Amino acid sequence: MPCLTLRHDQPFSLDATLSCGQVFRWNRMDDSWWYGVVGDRVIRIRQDGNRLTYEGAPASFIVHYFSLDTDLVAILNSIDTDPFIHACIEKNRGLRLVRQPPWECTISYICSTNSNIPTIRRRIASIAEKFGKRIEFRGRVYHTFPEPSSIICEGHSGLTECRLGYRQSYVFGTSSSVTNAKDWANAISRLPYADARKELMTLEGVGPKAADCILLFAFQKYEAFPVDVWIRRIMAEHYLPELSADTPLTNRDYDTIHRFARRHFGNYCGWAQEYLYAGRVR
DNA sequence: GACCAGGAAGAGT
DNA sequence: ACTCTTCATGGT
Repeated sequence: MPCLTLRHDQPFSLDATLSCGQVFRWNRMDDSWWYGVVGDRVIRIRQDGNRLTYEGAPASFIVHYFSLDTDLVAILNSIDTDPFIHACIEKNRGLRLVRQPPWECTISYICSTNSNIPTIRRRIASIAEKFGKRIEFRGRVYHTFPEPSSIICEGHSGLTECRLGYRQSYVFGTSSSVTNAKDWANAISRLPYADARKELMTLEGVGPKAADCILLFAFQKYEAFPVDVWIRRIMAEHYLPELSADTPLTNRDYDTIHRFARRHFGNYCGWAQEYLYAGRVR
């Protein structure tokens, strides 16, 4: 079985990385192996200390997907600007942002609005099962995440059994407008953060928060700082006490939080966001 | 049953 | 440019 030895000066935690809520298609089995579908591959991976054992993809793929080529120590040093974020970093040290496939990530966060994580996971799985390609791996069946043309192949009502609620028409609309996912993703990735964000927000069902998640998790725009109810709560409690945490989040407040985070945590504030989110109390 | 969840769109100001 | 309302589903 292929394996990969991690540098001791570059921390990585597979568990923190896959259970922090940035991905929806990974499962940890009882024997501490993780199984996930990425692109057209099924990957099986586990960590024992500084050793990663895996199958389903070449080493280069693993390194790229988990951002193992990124200098995490330097990033953590740059965002470690106060005692609270310091505690969050210590709690989940080794958490890395992964590089998600952009199209799947986009639909995932369209499906995420006003929902909890188990529900989001079921929706993504349901879309993949219905429209994706079947893959067998170690005697079990998995599915790739479908292209836009596959998602719309049965018309609007084809999505009904995926139980997306009011997000159904967003998924259908966005899948209709993005005809070629690869070209679309290439075009977005060439844009600077602000322009890419505007472009993403032209898609149905993609607002400021979903756009920031997509930019952070799929396009490596690390200056994004997604603000959901948890982050808003944390920021109001620890950094911006003048913000109230229980009225609806306005665009103004969103912007205030983002600007503060960018100034306080720096250009890698997106990584700070993920450490804050991972440290949330449920 | 009430309340909440990695919010966004549309209508009305 | 700001509120306010509504949206469908499932977890707790």
